[in-house]
Amino acid sequence: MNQPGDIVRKLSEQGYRLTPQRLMIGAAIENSDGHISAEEIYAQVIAKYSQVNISTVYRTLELLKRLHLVTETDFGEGRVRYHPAGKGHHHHLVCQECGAITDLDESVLTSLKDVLLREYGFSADLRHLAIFGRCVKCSK
Amino acid sequence: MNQPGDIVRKLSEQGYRLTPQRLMIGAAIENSDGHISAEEIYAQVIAKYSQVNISTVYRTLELLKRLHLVTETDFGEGRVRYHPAGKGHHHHLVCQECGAITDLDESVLTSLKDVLLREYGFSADLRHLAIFGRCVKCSK
DNA sequence: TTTCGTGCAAACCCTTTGCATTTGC
DNA sequence: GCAAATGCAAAGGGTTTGCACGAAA
Repeated sequence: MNQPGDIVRKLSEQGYRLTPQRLMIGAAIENSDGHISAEEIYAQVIAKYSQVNISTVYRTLELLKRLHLVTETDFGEGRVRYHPAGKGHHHHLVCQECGAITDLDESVLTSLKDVLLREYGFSADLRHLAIFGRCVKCSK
Repeated sequence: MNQPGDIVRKLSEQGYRLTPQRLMIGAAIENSDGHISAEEIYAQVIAKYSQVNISTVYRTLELLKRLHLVTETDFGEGRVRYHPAGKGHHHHLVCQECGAITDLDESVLTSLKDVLLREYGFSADLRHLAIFGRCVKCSK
């Protein structure tokens, strides 16, 4: 499991420069309760540091993805949300009616992952999967 | 199970006007081998009918979604693909490395669907789910 | 005839890119 | 000092919208 500051530490270990922008973006992702969008990271950094460009946010996210330090999840909102890779995986039940998002433990999908690997030779990347449908309330 | 021309028939049953554009768009979706994008529908209609606007395609797709006559699947390409709702469901294993798409029988996911319903009261909409990961070839 | 649907053009949103400037190491 | 990173502004792709015209019922 990763620690706070992990993103920044690994960046530096791998020879990437520790700019103030990267420090702030890394912190924003790690301090977010779970899933943060590029626009939200940008707003958060601007509020404290007042000097960063949205393109830098996207470029940093690109880098962090490549280094497997963040994962993305598409909740079908027309934008992607980011999550620190070390914070444990979980999945999401997204209600298409009321928008409610329920967390789902990783274990629920392990048997699916196994079947796909065994029968199709396919190693599914099931970190932060979003499953759409209707929640209890909206099913009535 | 639906028949060819089903989309158009249901539109008319529900009091929507049968314009040439809607006829052509409905046919394009029903004749597509599986998953067709808005842009592809547009190109196909233009080729035969030479009179349709991309915004009409989007407005029609919006309508067909609302009436549950088509479903959409996101293959992570930055655009959504459409499928006639009546043509039977199947799922897709999308390789993030080589882009290969393998079809997956609906039955593989029925147990997942059951668990979600039983334990979370969540009725998952698992028609045309796309699961990302790595195919056999790219896993080596 | 009257309401619904379309074409057109512009706007929208999120994301990416080229290039000159700045900055970490 | 020099490569790497940033800011800026513009472009890109897919999708949506306002409004006047045209056509289905």
